[in-house]
Amino acid sequence: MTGQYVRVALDHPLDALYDYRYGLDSAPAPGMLVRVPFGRRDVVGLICEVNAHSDVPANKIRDVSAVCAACPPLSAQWLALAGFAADYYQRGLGEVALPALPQALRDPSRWARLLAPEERYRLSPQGRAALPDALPARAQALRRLAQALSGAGELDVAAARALHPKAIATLEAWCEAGWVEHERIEFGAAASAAHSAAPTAAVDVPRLSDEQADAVEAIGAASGFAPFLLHGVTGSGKTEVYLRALAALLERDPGAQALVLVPEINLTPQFEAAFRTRFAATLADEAIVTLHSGLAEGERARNWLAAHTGRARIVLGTRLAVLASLPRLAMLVVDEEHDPAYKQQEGLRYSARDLAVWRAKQLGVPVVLGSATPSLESWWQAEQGRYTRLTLARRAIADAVLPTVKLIDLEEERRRGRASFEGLSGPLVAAMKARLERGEQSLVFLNRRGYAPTLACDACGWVAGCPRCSAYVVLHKPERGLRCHHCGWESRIPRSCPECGNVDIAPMGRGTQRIEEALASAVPGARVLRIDADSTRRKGSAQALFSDVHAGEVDILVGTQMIAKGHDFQRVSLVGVLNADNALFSHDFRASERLFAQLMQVSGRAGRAGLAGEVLVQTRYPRHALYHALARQDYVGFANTQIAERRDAHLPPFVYQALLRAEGRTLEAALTFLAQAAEALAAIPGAERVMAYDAVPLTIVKVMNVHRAQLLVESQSRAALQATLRAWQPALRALRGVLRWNLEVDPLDI
DNA sequence: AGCACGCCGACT
DNA sequence: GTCGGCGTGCTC
Repeated sequence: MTGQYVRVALDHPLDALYDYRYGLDSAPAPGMLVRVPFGRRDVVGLICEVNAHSDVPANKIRDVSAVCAACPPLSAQWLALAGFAADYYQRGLGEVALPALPQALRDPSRWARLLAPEERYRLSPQGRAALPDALPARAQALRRLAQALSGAGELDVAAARALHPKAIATLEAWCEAGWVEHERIEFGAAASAAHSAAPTAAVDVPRLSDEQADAVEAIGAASGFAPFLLHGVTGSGKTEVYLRALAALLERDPGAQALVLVPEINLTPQFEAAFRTRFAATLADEAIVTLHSGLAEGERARNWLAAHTGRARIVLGTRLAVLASLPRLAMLVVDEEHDPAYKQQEGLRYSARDLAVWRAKQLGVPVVLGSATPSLESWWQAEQGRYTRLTLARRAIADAVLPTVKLIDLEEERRRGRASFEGLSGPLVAAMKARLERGEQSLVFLNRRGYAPTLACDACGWVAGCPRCSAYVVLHKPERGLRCHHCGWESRIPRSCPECGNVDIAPMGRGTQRIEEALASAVPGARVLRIDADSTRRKGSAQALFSDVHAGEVDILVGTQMIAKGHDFQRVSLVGVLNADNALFSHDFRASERLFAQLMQVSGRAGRAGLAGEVLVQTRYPRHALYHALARQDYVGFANTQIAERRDAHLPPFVYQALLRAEGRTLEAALTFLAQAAEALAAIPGAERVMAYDAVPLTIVKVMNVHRAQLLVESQSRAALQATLRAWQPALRALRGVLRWNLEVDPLDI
């Protein structure tokens, strides 16, 4: 078959490209988006190759129906990134590349609007002389338009329309009169026209500590691929290091782009504000954009395109931003790199942090991974000298000191007969009362939302469970209902035990709601605010709740890990930690790493602005090594112990893992599938270097009436694991009897 | 993934 | 007699 053919990646699970005949006017190129017929429907695909021949039989080949010519093609480097991610995470190229694009771009009907040429109206010399005097004095709207035009010298279509709905017609009339010139700039071409920012008053730039200055200098001096692990305690000014490093980069290379990742959508507003303020004098407003799932489709597409065309110079976003197209990317920053939120938990299960490092390596540019409690993976890289460690050991804010951590031994409290109220120990209550008197704030952290983890019957031992999941349901008191946190199932609180009729059924354990209630009576007069997934969902944004705290309208803040991240609470001088012990004896080998990071982070909330901070941890195991490390605020000691344990136990980062999960109508179906999968694995040549464990049911076996099990596979060699997984796929696809299955590389939760 | 086709149980 | 369940197979 000769002529012109394109090989197109489509968003579907097969690792294959599809050939189409290309007969459109504009020349095809790799990286272009096309609309093609696929089966019975039309889909958007990505051109990966352009060929003169195709091996596909002529009767099967179909035509490309449209090409998105106005959008600059994705670069070969971006295609290589998508290719790497597809390869590494065991997916098809199209399955990675297309979901990485903004949804709006995958809808051909929106191409024209999104990629419209930019139309601008500019005042001509004649117009400058004539307007606005040529206009009738009464024509207010026209005079406003003329004023806007002479003020800025030019107006784009959107700005003109914002002034007056019929502004475009007026401007066209003025064109006729010779007062105004109409300019049409093809999409993406505007990028070269460097926007010069309006000169602004110099921004207030804090002085750097010696440690910060050293870090900034080291990053600036780097050449080629340079991974940095910026290990800085909470409040040590990591953000300032990012800002300075980026400023230096933009000064060296005015066209450069940078990607800054934050773990959570809640953290983007404060970062965005800090970046806009700092770069107000050097960058145009549109040169800083955000990318996260909270944006509306249109805005997300516009921001993505701004990055893609090079107009956006700093892209700030959550994990999905790591796949943005950035043709002039010259530096990457991953803040709180240890945060599990960087791991996508559905679809393509990628680690945004790992992909950020890969991009830096691909492009030969620096990448800064910042954290107070680095992941053990990154820490181990630094220990081996693969990453350059930069340490900020002191808090940057003058007179802010590290908080003192005290452990409250619950066993001892009980032995000595000291009063505790609804899980709040005497010393913690006393400390909160003292803060209330001094007009300072307290923060109470526990990892469980709802009123009580469950409802139980004392008489027969019945515990309220979810009918669709193998999990207990959580009591939510304000709604007077039971809710399953796994599937969302809800029901009313039963009046009596459904098993034995006993009317004395009682809540067991404590959640945020119950603690909120208890605090109100334990600390009379305190204004208590709860922040968790439930309270933020109902009251709209978390932002509004947090601003109440900042405004000092709250004395005690109760919440889950949501309160631990990022926010600088100026008046918080006490942090109380409840119920942390569960994680100490978890089967998940990463549980203590996560707990330590969380507790360090929440401790960092105490005493940020000259207030002496105190952290009180209620525990039954005050002698546990994790708490000792926490009390000393000793990440390094903790990390080195953990690394040694991981090495002895042959756990990551000393071994590479993948997880095959299966969902079946019965547990047996899922387990049978996995057993057959294990057999198929053993039959792959070269699989001796890969070992498969026994298939096991997940901790929560049943969710939404689906039974789940998993098979862990690991190897000392990343290459061997990769090759084996790739070879395994066809066999897996051939297996039947299961509803769904998926393969996850480098799983976090096992 | 979608979306068809195709072959077996309860109903207007 | 059909409607519709989901098992199987294909998409350039």
